[in-house]
Amino acid sequence: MKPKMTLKKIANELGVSISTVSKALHNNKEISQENRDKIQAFAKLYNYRPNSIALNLKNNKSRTIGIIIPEIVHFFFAKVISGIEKVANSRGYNVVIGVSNESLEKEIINMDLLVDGGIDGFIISLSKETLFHQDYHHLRESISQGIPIVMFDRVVEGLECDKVIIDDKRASKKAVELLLATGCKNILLLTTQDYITIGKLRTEGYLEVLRENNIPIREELIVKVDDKGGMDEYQIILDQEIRKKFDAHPEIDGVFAVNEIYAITVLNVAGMRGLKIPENLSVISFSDGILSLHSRPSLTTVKQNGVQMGELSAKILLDGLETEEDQTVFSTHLIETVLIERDTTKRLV
Amino acid sequence: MKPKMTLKKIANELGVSISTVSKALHNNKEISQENRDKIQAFAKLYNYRPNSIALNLKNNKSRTIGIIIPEIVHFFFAKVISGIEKVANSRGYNVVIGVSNESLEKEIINMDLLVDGGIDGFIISLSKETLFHQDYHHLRESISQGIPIVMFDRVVEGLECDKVIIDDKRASKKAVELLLATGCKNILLLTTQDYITIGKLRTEGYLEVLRENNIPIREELIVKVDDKGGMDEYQIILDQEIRKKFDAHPEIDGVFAVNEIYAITVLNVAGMRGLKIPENLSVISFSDGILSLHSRPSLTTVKQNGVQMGELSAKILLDGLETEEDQTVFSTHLIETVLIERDTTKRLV
DNA sequence: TTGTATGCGTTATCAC
DNA sequence: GTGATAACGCATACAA
Repeated sequence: MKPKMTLKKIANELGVSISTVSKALHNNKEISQENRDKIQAFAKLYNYRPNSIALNLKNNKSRTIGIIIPEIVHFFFAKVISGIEKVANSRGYNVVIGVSNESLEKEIINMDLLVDGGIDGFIISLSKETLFHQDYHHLRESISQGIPIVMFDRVVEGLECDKVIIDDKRASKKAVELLLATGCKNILLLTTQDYITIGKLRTEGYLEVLRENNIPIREELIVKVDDKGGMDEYQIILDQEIRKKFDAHPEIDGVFAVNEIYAITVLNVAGMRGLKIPENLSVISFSDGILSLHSRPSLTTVKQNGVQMGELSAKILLDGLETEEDQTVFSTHLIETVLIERDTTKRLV
Repeated sequence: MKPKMTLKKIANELGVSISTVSKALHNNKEISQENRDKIQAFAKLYNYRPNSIALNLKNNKSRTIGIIIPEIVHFFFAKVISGIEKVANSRGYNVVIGVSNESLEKEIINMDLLVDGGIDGFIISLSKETLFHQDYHHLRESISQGIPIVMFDRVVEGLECDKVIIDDKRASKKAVELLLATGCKNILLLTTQDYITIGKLRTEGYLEVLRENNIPIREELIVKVDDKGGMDEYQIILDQEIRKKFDAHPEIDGVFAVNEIYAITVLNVAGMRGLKIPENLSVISFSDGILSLHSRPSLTTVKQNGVQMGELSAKILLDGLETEEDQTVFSTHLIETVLIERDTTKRLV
């Protein structure tokens, strides 16, 4: 095992002082060209790398940012991470990840762990539990300790931080408008409980389009899926709920689902009862990524640009980190979505 | 913004020395009970947290481990990460992630970045390019600098490190045996190029089972998919290759695919030509996670236990980190897989 | 042109 | 029981 090179060792070897070495390696002109050359050559030979922990201590920053997400085994979040990674690395920052697993408690524990780890700032998407309990003290604390936060996707109002979100309402409106344009009259909405901000916004988009088109809103066509419980259980409940709706309302000719899983489940249920898609039934969903491509028929989706979201979040955080004066004004940044038409909606000619 | 508390500030506020404060906070009995109580109370009140960067500098470790993966937008790797996260966090370690994007160069850059960031050890799955060029100098360097490595999934021989892999060959054999048992006579193998270790092992499993059952090996039923190029292009090539094979060999009655994407593509192609699954055609694939559940018909898969893989890798790395003496003997740990029978294979009665 | 001293926050050793 | 000091690795203001 190679011993680690330090300024001190180089200084000893070469019979000069530590500061001379330090200056030489920074190519400081105070040091004679001769010494600079010699020292630099020596350093390169022994593969000297400055100890970043020591630098961190000096500068009181770590050039590391923390990401807190509810779930890592999830395409959307993985994409966001890859976006963050990309810009962070290109700017010489490291990225640390904490997974809250949708729990407020784990969110807090993870943030503490990262704060103790000397993180410079956070990029975070809140857990369902956090949203549900509306408990944001840990976020306030981080901010008041001078560790800035950028929230994305699952965000809340009233905190001193920037926010990056998809223009959920607008995207949702575009989707429902497409369904109407292709002739759907009775559109089933599959959404989340209202405490999930994005679900709520998407619901609002749906309602607004109906209102704008003077279509009566039928509460019985709105399903707010209860997403408590484990994965398996959840899938079964979802399945049953959808069946029930189709039983009770055979007039349903369109479905707008706020996520892929809901939509795929609809596809399966519809397949079972011999409903032709898109002839008898059109389906659109928001999408994280891959299921919609490989489903049969392939799903028309509102594509969430996770990578872009990550990139922007990181850019905002790092820009803030690298400016001198304290940030006092915060804003909400909207990411545009794209509607990708595939096989579950009729083609408009 | 709350100023950050340090030992020094506490010492000043309370009119004692820094070392007294340090000792008091460690509940050192040298310090009078009275002073201990006072100092601890004060520290708690002002929410003192030791500066871990300073600790890192002193101890020359960071309690942070680095993960290098080829791709984060990938279920299997996401699962591995979640496994690593879980044990690392429970043992008070942070996790930083670098994504090589299947490039040797980015793998090196990322490792350098993390090494400079003061990582204690690596958990890594090699990029395709690294495997292809068989260039492992960066790994050797890390090891020789005293930064241990645990490789998982995509591993190579000849390095001084532990390895965690799925028992690919065995799993592959189980899968092909099931196909034979359900009556398949002409099994198409969809695998990767041989330089991908896991693809190669899975291929070997396939060959071995055929040999054991005295079934002649037909090279024309083995497709080693070329996975160069972007996602879209790749999908198209894959699609065409599979079509061609079905055209040329209508006798194919079983498919063993080394990953989900290959298998789903087979499902789609088969669907197009009206092949009934599993009546006319059985399909099994290795699986990362979610596509197989939601495909129709649902896929019989060899489940790769990514979470378990992550947990074991982390455990091995941390155990090594926390033992005093240098590790000199390294081993390969096999993770058992489970064959999950779903709709693409006939049920055995 | 080079070297010395100081400080970043902590712990450990040793002196009082 | 308490406190001064050195050390971890580095950068830098200042002295020589």
